Amino acid sequence: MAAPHSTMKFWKPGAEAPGISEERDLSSETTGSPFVFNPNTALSIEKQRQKLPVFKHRNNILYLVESFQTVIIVGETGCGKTTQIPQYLLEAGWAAEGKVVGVTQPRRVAAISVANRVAEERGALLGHEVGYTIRFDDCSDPHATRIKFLTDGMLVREMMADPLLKKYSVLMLDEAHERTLYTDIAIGLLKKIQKKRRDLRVIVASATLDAKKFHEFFNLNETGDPNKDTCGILTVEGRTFPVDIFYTVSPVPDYVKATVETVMKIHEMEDDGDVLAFLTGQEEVEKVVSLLQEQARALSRYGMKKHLRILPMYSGLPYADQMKVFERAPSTVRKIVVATNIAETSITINGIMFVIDCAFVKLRAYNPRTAIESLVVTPISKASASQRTGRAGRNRPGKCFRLYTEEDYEKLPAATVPEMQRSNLAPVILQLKALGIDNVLRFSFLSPPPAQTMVQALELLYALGGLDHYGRLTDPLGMRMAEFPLSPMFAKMLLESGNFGCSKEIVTIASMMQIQNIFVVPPNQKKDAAREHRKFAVAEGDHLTMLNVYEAFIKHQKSSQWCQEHFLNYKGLLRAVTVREQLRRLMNKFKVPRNSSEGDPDVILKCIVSGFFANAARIHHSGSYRTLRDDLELHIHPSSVLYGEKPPKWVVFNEVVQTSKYYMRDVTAVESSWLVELAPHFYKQAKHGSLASKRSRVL
DNA sequence: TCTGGAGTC
Repeated sequence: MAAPHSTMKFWKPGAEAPGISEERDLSSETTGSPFVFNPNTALSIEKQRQKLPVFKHRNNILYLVESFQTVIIVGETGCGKTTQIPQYLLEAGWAAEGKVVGVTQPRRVAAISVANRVAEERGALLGHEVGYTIRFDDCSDPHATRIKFLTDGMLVREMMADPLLKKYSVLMLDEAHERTLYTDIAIGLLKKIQKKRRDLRVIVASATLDAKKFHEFFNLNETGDPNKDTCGILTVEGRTFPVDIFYTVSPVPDYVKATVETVMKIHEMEDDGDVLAFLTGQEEVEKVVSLLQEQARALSRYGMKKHLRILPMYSGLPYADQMKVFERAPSTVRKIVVATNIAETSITINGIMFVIDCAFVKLRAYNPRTAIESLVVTPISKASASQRTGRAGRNRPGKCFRLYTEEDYEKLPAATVPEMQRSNLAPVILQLKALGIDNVLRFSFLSPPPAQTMVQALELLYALGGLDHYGRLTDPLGMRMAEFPLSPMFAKMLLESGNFGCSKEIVTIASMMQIQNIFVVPPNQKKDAAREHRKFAVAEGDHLTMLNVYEAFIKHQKSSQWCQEHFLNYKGLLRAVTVREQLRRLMNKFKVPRNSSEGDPDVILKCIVSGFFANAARIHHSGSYRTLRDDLELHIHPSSVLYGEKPPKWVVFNEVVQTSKYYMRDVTAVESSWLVELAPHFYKQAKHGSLASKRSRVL
């Protein structure tokens, strides 16, 4: 028996997926077509532009932008808003007299690909009339660029140099419904700028659900007379295909197993078409991939006519493996992509006809009491479920199998909580202060974060010396900290490193800590990888270990071959080199002396403490650790070089991840006396020699 | 003591 016995039972409610349009005109699909310039193609591009749903609304959009300070555009998937609206504005003269039309994106990859597309459509070379600006990559010309795509984080940076954003006539915030941290910061700041610059136009592109909230936020009309509104709304229909939704008849006890069963059932019962399954993390993805591979081998032994190609997809996967999901499979092969949330919005895979949705996602969560940011598996929102479903209808009609009952779907929250309300706010407040927002508690947040998170962040910034007693940014320390594209703790550590005499080493350590997964562990070579990684490990902990890895990488001429032999992430290390250069430039700007500890580890460790003293823990007789601040139980993360070694008495760490327990990541052994010496305002030495936090405990 | 989600300045 080739096909497995399946116990999964689905049913399909009568109604169709909400918000999915009936339109199905494949001839004018514009995504991903390679462009070769000749007059005929130019003509056909013009025709294609006119076929996009947004084209019908061109004059209306221009009228609204003319009449209102802010326009909310509800643009459904595939309507063409991102590529077309900036061009309409350009054609209507909004980029005359040296002004720029700016379009922000939450993600780098989106900013680049959309800029490419628009440059193609205009027959222009990227970086001239149409350009983009993201960290480490400025492909724009200050004199020639009229349409500029940029990440929303980059826009916030630009405000530091130009608080009124004078060069922009229009700013379009794309994908605003995603409510990323920087989109929300940009939104609050733009509202403030609009009060001073009546000529600045803001376009907010959002999904249906949030349009009203954005409208209320941006509408400055307080008269109650709708004729005096300063904000307008327009809806543009999308172009996607209907997707049939199926729910399980009863709740699923194990969605990993259920995913495997559902894939096999689709393969057995359904027509051709690729499958996309959503899971929460790397471990689950790899498990499903290996279970499916077993089944696929069994199938091919029994000579099933169609083969399965099973591909994992998550951000930690090496780049070359990620690219495999975009390769088109031959007609004899069914492609199964097993992905994390990366496939929900960030990437589009052609040919997907079936989606399997487990109803969960891993999200950032923040606890202001313990100051711990963690990753937690959370039920998705209805908006997220609809987004996942839509992935099956990008090219043709599809089917979505939800591994939950319709009743459970109804219980899901409508939207995901904005990141602003579940993040550590220390970096946000530092930047707002640097942008001249003195009273951050009264800042116009689209969704205000919890007050306790604010207070906790202000306390930390004060302890780091970035804010003074009155909550004002200190000069120069606080102002310089704000200029670093890093968390305030890292910024403090870097700015202090010259005084400790180890700026060369600290800038390397800070750069390495920005890269995830420097150590590569292939599932089938765990032992070999561990053996190679141990060669870099030092007893002091992860920071000095990473310093060793970086220096060895440079010593071996940044060789990719060498990285492969030692199970190191080559692309990640190259990125560390780039990050290091950027940080070095900033340190030069602030005249941080270039010096080296010349092999003395203690000065490096002390410098780390000067930034990370708030993240200190001591060993507990149970063998685990307790934070000094809140007496919270912590464990060393299994990825740390200190894991399984003799535990040091005192440690500092960069971050905590919460899975089955609270785990410290990037851990380094320190002396307790350093904590008192370097953070006397934070810790005091008790009579019997133990350390205590000065801060009164909030219970 | 047994494991990191997606992004970004």
